[in-house]
Formats: sequence, structure tokens, C-alpha cells
Amino acid sequence: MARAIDENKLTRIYEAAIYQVVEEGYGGASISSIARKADVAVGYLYRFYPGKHDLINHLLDNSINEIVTELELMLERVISVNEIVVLLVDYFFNMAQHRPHHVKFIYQMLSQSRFSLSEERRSNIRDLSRRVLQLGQDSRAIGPRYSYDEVFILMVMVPMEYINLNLKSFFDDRPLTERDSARVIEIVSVALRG
Amino acid sequence: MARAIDENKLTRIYEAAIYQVVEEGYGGASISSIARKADVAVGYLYRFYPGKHDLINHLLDNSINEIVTELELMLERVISVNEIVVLLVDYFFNMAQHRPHHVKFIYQMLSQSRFSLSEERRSNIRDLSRRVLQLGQDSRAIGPRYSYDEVFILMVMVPMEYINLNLKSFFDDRPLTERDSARVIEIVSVALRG
DNA sequence: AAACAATGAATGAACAGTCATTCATTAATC
DNA sequence: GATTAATGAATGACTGTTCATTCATTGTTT
Repeated sequence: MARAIDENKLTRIYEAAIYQVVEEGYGGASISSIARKADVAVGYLYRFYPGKHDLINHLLDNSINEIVTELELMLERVISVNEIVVLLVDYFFNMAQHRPHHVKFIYQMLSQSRFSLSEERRSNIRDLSRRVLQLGQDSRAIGPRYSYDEVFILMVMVPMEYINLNLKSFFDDRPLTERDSARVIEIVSVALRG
Repeated sequence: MARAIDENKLTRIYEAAIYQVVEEGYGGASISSIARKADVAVGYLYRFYPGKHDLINHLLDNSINEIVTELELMLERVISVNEIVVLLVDYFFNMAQHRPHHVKFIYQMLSQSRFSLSEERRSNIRDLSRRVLQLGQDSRAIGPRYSYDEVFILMVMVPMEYINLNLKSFFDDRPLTERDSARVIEIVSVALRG
């Protein structure tokens, strides 16, 4: 063997790429700007991904996979739907506090119609949403009229929406607090009850 | 006067710009691609806007202003909050049917942290949200714990979220129907009641 | 232990193409 | 002929991608 691959460099590239995409958009996040921010040579980015598009797509897929895995863990120690709402909202708020750019990145990518998740990830999301819906309708925590995509919107997109508007300082420039997550939890829970 | 300005060209530019931004992103929506799609010379776009950024920003401001004006009209013939929810959701669903790219454009721009509305527009939105909140709390259509930004999220962002995911064919590829708007109306109304 | 390949991690100049913007020029109307 | 709407070639900066080259580290040979 020659030199060992510096894993640190890879994570620096990931962070830099997400940061640049959030800050400058996909088109504005040039390979050279990502490489500069990650303190890495331009050509190095092509050692792991055949192109810019693949790099960014992989980052999105990874981020979604993180959330999917987290939710799967929650569903294993089967608890109530209300508890899942609490855990999920806390998860997003925690992410907003420690890695705000990651939340922005995920939300931004999901909002744009030209980026789409892999069929595998969408399948994951469908399955999980259906399981939560079933669980909720058995315990009457979710109204009988609900479909699984509505569950996804309320439990995942609404919290991200709330966080994203706050991080944008859309209404005012104040930090997210415990009160915010409590409000989101209540709004989502009430809405789900139907 | 010499030649009259061809207003038709201007609207063609607007349509083309919105289409390209939605389809290719801000960075990918090049001036030349917009001009080509609008069947207009490249230099013509600089007759009305000093640059690309100003053009797109004006389009966003205009689109938001449309919605603001619509909501102001609704609030003049003062009706119940539930009726406002119905009218607003119908407005968005109508837009989704006839100008899907406009809905995508607005939603996409609002989601990205690097684009921000003018202070005037944000002020409009704050005022309207507050008026709806007041109206709703007087008639108990909106729960006592609600704040105006939460009203905005539920009445504006949630319907757009729903529409956007459908237009993306996120879960499945089916057209929006009457049932969808009815569902959104119910979910939002129930959530607001608290 | 010292010298020497061999390996592959990492670099960045070079390439053809595209970008936003400018402005001298042309075309249409008065 | 005067006015101004409209054009699009030209410009310099930057794009994503390639790949010959350099450099650090390993195992092998002396």
C-alpha cells in the first residue's frame, strides 16, 4: 500500500459541499469553491465521485438515510405515535442547533422539483409512513381519514418548515427554543388526531 | 415616440425565467437560455433589469404580491377564518392547475435561505397573518396558543407543501383532485382550532 | 539499517465550453 | 431624419472535468 486515504478530507469535502450548496445554490456551488473551502485539490473530488452531480446526490441520499435509520430505530422500541412525534421533532430541532446547514440542505433539496431521491429512499419513506399511520390508527392517535403521505407531511415536512423559516429569520431573528419544539409537537399531534 | 415596447415580450420573459429557474435552478437558468425560450435577444433582458438577480428577485416579489393582494381582498369581505382557509387553499390549487411552475417557483424560492423577500413584502405577510390570527381568536376558530407565524405556516406553507410534493410526484404520479384540496382544508382547519 | 523500487494518494495546470454583461449596430416607428 | 426599441457578437471571468505529475508511504533488496 501507498498512502492511506485521509478520511478527514472526505468529511471536509462533505461539509464544504453542503455549506456551499445551501449558501450559493447547486449551480453556485462550484467544484473549485468546494475544494477551496475543504482545503483539497480540485481533482481530488473526482477520486470518489464521477462528477459534481453524483457527489451532491450522494450527500442528499446519505442525509435522508440518516433520518430513515433514526425513525426505524424509534419504531423498533414500539411506542405511541405521540412519542414518535416528540422524538422526531426533537431530532430535527437538535439537528437545527448543531448542524443548521444540514437541515437547510435537506429541506432545500426536497423542495426543488429537479432533485429526486433514489427509488430506494422513497420506498423507505413510504414504508415508514405507512407503519406510523397503521400504528396511529390502531390507537386513535391518527384520524381515520389520514393517508400515509399526509402523515409524512405533518410529521416531517411541517417541523422542517418551521425550522427553516426560523433559520431564515423570515419573521424575526430569534433562536429556536424549547417552546418552539413544544409548539410544533402540539400542532402536529392535534392535526394528526383529526 | 419610435417603436412601442412589446409588452408581450416582457411577459414571455417572465414565463421563461420562472420556467427555467424551476427546471434548472437559479444558477442553471442562464440569461441566454431564458432569452432563447422567450424568443428574445440576450441584451433585451438588460433593458428593464440591471442584472439577472434583479429580474428574478422582481419576479418573486411580484408573485408574493399577487398572493398578498388576493388575501387582502378576501379579508375585506370579512368572513370566517374557515372560509379564508377554503378560499386560500382553492387559490393555491387553482394556481397549481393552471400555472404549476409558478407554485413551484414561489415555494422553491421561499425554501432557499439565500433568497429573501423585500422588507415591504415581509411586512405585508406579518400584517395579514396577524389580522387572520385576531379574527380567528375572536371567533375561536384559532386556538389561544397560536402566534401569527404559526398561522402563516399552516395556512400558506402547508398547502404549498402538499401541492409541491404532488407536482414532484414524490409519492405517486397522480393529478391533484377536489379530494386533495378538501383534505388540506380539513387538516389545516383542525390544526388551527388547536 | 540503508537504499531502492513500487504503489496509489493527492495535486493543479490545461481544456473546451458557458456564464453575465456590454454596447456598437440595426430596424421600426414617428 | 430623428428617436428609440431591439439585436447579438464580443469580452473576460469562471465552469466541470481530465490527467500527467508529484509526493508520501510501503515492502523488498542489499
